[in-house]
Amino acid sequence: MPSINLKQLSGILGLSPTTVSRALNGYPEVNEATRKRVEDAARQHHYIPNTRAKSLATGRSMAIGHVIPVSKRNEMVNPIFADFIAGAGEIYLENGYDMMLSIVPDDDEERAYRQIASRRSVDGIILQSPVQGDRRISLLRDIGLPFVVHGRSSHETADYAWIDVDNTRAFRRATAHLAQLGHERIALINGLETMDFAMRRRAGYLDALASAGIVQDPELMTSGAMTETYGHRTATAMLSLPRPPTGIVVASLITAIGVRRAVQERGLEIGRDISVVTHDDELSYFRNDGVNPVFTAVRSSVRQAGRQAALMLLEQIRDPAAADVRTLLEAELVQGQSSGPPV
Amino acid sequence: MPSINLKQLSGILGLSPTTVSRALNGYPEVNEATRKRVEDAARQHHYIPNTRAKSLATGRSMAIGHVIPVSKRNEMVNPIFADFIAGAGEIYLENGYDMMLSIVPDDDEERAYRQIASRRSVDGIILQSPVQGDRRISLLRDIGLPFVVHGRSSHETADYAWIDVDNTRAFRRATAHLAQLGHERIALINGLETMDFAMRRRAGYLDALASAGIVQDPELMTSGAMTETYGHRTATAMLSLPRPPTGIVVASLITAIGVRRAVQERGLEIGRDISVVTHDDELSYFRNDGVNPVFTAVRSSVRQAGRQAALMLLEQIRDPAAADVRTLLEAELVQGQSSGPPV
DNA sequence: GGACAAATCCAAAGCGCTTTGAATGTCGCG
DNA sequence: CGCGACATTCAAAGCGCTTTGGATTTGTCC
Repeated sequence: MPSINLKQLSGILGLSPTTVSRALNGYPEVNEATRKRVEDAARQHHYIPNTRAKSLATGRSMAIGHVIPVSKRNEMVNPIFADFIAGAGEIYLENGYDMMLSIVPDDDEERAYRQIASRRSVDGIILQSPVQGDRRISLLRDIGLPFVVHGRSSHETADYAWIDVDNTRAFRRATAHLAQLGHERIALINGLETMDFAMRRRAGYLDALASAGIVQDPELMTSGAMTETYGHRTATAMLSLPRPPTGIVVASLITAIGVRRAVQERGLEIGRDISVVTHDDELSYFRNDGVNPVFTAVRSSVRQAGRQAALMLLEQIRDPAAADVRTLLEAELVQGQSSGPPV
Repeated sequence: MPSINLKQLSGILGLSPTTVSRALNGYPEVNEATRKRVEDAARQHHYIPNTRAKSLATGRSMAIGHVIPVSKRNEMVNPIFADFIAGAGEIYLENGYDMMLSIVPDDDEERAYRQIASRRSVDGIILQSPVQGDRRISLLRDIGLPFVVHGRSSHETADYAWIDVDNTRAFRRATAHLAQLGHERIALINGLETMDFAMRRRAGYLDALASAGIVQDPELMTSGAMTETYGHRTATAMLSLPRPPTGIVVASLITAIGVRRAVQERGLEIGRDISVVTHDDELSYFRNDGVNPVFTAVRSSVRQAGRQAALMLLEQIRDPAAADVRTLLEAELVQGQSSGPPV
């Protein structure tokens, strides 16, 4: 059932493959009447060009690579990828690009990138969740494949294109919000601090504490993969400290749900007995919106980030001069039911 | 920085492209000493074959297509896809396959499949979340591209390969569990009943009600996209019925979390005032495990399903005779803290 | 020693498309 | 009427790889 190919179609039309190809690809040097005839025949015979041949001939593969690392130890895949990819995918669809997804154990990422790059099966790569001084960035630049990083990598001196939320600012705000309400014992339940964004968030948190004249307390700061269980576990531990926190800044809505569970198990109520401000990536299956959202949050759509990242990459492919464009997104602070003055 | 190609490599070695190609692909008609020499040179010069050329020549693209539909109206992407894809991706990685992901508006799926198929950029397709009498199935068979369905489609007479959880049985069990505890007002908060799996779950639920001699009540049955908000909204509505349910069967852990929120807002406690049994796909960021899980659940790993589906598809590509293999997975009932006798 | 088979290697065609360079046809105009 | 300028179309080469159909060399056996 494979559809017909260019040669067959040109045979049917009594034209050369050259002309048919040109007619279909919108080149000017072809009679409009002929073009029309070709287009009709193509539609009628369900002609669809073979992508592989096309990309071999043009050198462009019309595909973008996304590598999503999976933790070797605990096999987890971050749910934010789903929404990020959905956003990027929309853009690819509009622009005729495919998306190649590689699931790669996190200890083997470098080899994976090298492979993808030299097999030339994609025209560009989106790099996710960089760590500090991420080696993949210089690797990709050396390889010479267009790429856009979702997030930034500190200690990386050279230029590269990235899109990121202003995480420092977001967490400064979140923390300041609690401080302004009068909280003095403010905890941070952060993401994995090997990730660059988590470091920035921590910096924002510490900033705000300092501005408020609050001394940081290591017991009130944790780092871990942002699961529900993690939120529950650490919140439970913090609540049984001699001097428990009265406010908590959390790195993900999912983790915040774990925190809520822990709080409720203690018979306490969020927003009254203890305040929570969380980061909210606006995951499609976890909405924290409406007039009075459940959680007070710093909010930034990861899906929108995916869209933007894809646009930046396509632009860079079109025009290599756009190789070091940056986009900094702002997270907006939305007041919800989970924060109030300390008791 | 594009890595060298076959011709260049063969030039360096003083061999013909033919021999180099054969040496690298393990054909027998090449001297072992030569093969060794070729392999060493390939490694040394970082030779990696161009996938596009290779697949054009062989006719196999070494890639599998996944289409993930995105609801046009509400832009949602089901989080279970992330884990399913992670599972499938592992298998592809082990077997040298790539994964091509297409994000497609759900109203345009058919065209998308047709395109993917005739562009020949994948060797097989995984079909997700079929509806009743899904047209994509016969479409794919007509096209003649190997495929495996995740889920089943009722009213589809012809044979096709699928992998599915025994949803009917799972929900029969979940419901029977509540009935045995003495519940008589048992609600069902189901997934979208346009989906085939949701219909099966409903059938299981009704089965169990009938066996227990309980009359079904339309007010206690809802259908919708399995978000947290949906769980909260419908549970809230049900709890304010004149005769509210004492037990609820829920289609997803995420939705169950919304149900819990609703219950708690009423000042009630799950497992004591009201029982909940949920389906649990074992999403990596939402674990419901441990000795005494938060929710009583029928549990079945969607990630494992992804692995199996991929294996089935690769097998089918290898051997077309395996075109109608089926796999039925069992969901196990685990007792958690969310169910008990009615008050 | 010569015939025949096995072991190695290679030249060339081909996968389906794009693109360069040229050929052919048309038209206007001096 | 003949020539340059366009407008159209085409033949053929090439993208990087595999694979068919020989060549050439080596080994075996009577």
